[in-house]
Amino acid sequence: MVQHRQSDSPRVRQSALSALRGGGLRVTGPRELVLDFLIRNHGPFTIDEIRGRLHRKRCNRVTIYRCIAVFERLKLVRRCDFGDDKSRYEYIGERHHHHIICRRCRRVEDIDVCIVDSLSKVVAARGYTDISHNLEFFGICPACQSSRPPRRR
Amino acid sequence: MVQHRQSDSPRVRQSALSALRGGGLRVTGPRELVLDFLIRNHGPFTIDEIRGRLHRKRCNRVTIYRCIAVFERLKLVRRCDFGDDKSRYEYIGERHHHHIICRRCRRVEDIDVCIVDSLSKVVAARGYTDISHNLEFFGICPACQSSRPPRRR
DNA sequence: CTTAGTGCAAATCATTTGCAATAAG
DNA sequence: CTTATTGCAAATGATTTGCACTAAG
Repeated sequence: MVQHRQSDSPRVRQSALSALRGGGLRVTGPRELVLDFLIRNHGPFTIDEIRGRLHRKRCNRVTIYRCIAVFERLKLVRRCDFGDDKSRYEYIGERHHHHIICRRCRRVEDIDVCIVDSLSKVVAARGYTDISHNLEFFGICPACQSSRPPRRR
Repeated sequence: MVQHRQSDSPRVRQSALSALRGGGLRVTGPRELVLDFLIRNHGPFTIDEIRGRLHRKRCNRVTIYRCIAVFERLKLVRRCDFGDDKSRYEYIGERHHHHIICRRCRRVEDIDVCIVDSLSKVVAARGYTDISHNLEFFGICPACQSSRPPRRR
């Protein structure tokens, strides 16, 4: 329920901006806006969720897509796929974690444990390099268990 | 590299068909076609890959979408998301496994180990029920490591 | 200045939906 | 027969692309 999780926003923000500059990229209004939003707010967001929460200084949807593409390339942001045809993005903070999504109400919670590392080793043993993974859990959350099915897929 | 993996096709096929009938659903030509293909061939396939490999008796793309939707509901088939905007489907055999996808050539290999179960317990402990998960690894395969980048995302 | 980045409109592409024709039981 | 399924055409919805305009360095 905490909204601001990134431990040290200003510092995080600065290193993110340097990452941009380092890549020969420009620090523009939209990029700062989107980056700030993602650094300050937790939980993966869809493009339109981000857009909707960018106060007055709202920018074009296409621009957000492009900002995110840049951030993803710089590994500042990670993409999540919850199987509902929309990509969600979250700032890559210090804690590596995964998600559990309620199949009914779509609530998203973090799972801090990461046993996946051992599996990664199996993959590395096969000769793969530059390994990354994507893990999401789905289930029915406690709240939903005591109510009739509201939403559908 | 083996193409036919499902240990006992005819038996598997029969139980799948009963699952259909049991659900009050009809056993139709397209459903048999798609089911047979998925039972006989390994590796997740996109809708169009399935369609392309359905010899003469080819059926409408929309029909395949609908067949798959039914199979998914009956838990005969599982959906994979490789982050390229196409869903892939594979028959749910006896072996529970995950995938490692080469980010460059898109080769898909299986990973039989599944340590994820312990993580599932963590999720269950939070009160979630009916838990499932999705795990994919990405990396650069040995073959691609010794060649210039061919494809792009 | 110079070129990367933005916004808008239009294009793509996977997937879904409406509906009349067809076939399973 | 009776109703689930199919096929086709058209709709949807997320994401991408072309291009002239704007602003970062």
